[in-house]
Amino acid sequence: MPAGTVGETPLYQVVADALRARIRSGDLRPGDRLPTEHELMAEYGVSRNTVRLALNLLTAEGLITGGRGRAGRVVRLRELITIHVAHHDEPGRGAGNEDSPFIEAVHGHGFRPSQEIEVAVRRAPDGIAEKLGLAKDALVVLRSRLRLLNGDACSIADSYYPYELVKDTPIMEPYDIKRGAIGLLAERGWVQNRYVDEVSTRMPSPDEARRLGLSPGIPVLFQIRTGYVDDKPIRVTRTMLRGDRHRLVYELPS
Amino acid sequence: MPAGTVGETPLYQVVADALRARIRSGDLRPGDRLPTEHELMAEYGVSRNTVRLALNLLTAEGLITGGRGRAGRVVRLRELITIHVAHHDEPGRGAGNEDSPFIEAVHGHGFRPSQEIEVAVRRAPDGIAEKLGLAKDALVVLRSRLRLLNGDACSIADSYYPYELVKDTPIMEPYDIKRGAIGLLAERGWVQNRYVDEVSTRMPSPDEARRLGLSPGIPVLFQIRTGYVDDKPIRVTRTMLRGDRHRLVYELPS
DNA sequence: CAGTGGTCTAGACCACCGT
DNA sequence: CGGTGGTCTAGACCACTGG
Repeated sequence: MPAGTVGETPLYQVVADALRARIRSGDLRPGDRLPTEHELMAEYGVSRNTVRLALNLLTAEGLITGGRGRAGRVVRLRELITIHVAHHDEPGRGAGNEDSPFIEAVHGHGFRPSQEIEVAVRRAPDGIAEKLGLAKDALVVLRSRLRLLNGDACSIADSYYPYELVKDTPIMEPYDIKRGAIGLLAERGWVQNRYVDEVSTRMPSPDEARRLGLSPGIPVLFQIRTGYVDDKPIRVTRTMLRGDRHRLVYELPS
Repeated sequence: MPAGTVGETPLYQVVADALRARIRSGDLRPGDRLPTEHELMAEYGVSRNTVRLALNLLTAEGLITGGRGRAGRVVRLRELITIHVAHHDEPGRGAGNEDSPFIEAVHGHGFRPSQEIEVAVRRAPDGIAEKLGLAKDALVVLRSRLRLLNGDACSIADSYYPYELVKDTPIMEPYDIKRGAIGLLAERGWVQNRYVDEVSTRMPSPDEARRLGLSPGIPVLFQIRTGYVDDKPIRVTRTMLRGDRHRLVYELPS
């Protein structure tokens, strides 16, 4: 039964299912090496291309990694970092220090957090001007923070401010902001008292995957936070998080 | 330059990049048909397998659909439904009628929502007993709601209740609950006053993909909500949402 | 160095679907 | 019916990596 067979399940599905079962059952554990492509060819009596179709499938599901050279393929580990983004006991939490949720999230987990900050002035990109209530081509300040864990990129937070609001403030400088950007704006009379989070997911573009060092099969989690003073938006933060590393937690009163 | 070439970008990447560019630029719009595999072979002078590698890549990125028979492949549409899960003006919103956030979300979008409810009594699955503060093998009631839009599955909400709390209530019946499950529990003295949402994402398992009718390249959004009376958990809802259809919105005071 | 995965070709049969 | 994508094989060369 060689070629385009039948109403049965495709061979590469059979192989993929078998491997998936071995992973789910614990026979193959996170970190373990998978059998070689050659071994799988022999084990299931199929061609290499068919084995590779199966392996590609599992990769796209995020179950295994690719593997170059002698390294072989490995069962992927899924270890989520919890980020508390809202907490009804301390309302200030969600709007506090610029990066405290990030820092707190990894605190005490043996991770060594760091970040790289870039600041730019530009015309508001698509969707941001609208959210900030500005004209389509208005100037905004973009603070881009690449967050690293033990040197590995794991999320990108891009904050946009109306230029007129933050010019001549430390927000324009690519350094940590004492008491956070929100606190700094508060000192200048813009006291944020409300924010809206939009959470969504999709597969990354190749460029986004490259920036986060993402391998195939890992989706990204998007969190877009708009901060308001009453009804005036003063800040939009667009955060892109590796889906295999993050969990957002909202704790709220009913 | 036939086989395993070079330090350049792989051929299938070149083809994928070209198609991606045509999609991003608007040359190919959502709903349009892609060129045939044969046409792409001719256009880029590569073998069919190489063309298919490129197309598989774009599929895994969620940019295009598969396509059988004469139907051809199509550029995918990404249209998000907004679900307001928390709203500081109406704290009751997030905990109100069992399915009001779902119904409200699609209200007035020309969608025709419906749902299929199943109820079962079983031992608490992994992670649920813990969240409910029950013994490992305690009995729970599972209310599973498959939510449909115009007949298409788009999310699955599984609610777990301690059996002792809800036996002999309408929660055990596979019908809509008047005033919602939360309201019903409140009438019986269990007034939920706090909840915690955990949001994460990953690629679906084949079974999950089948249940939601998901094609490759579409991640799922997970929302796990634990409802409390003070510190006693009374309900856990695990919602699995198609990533290409949903956006969760949390509106909060600072 | 030796073995692994990465890339590529040429050719084949079949299931499905619109016309 | 005829063309599309789905599945599969056999064989080839190369790049990368660990020992």
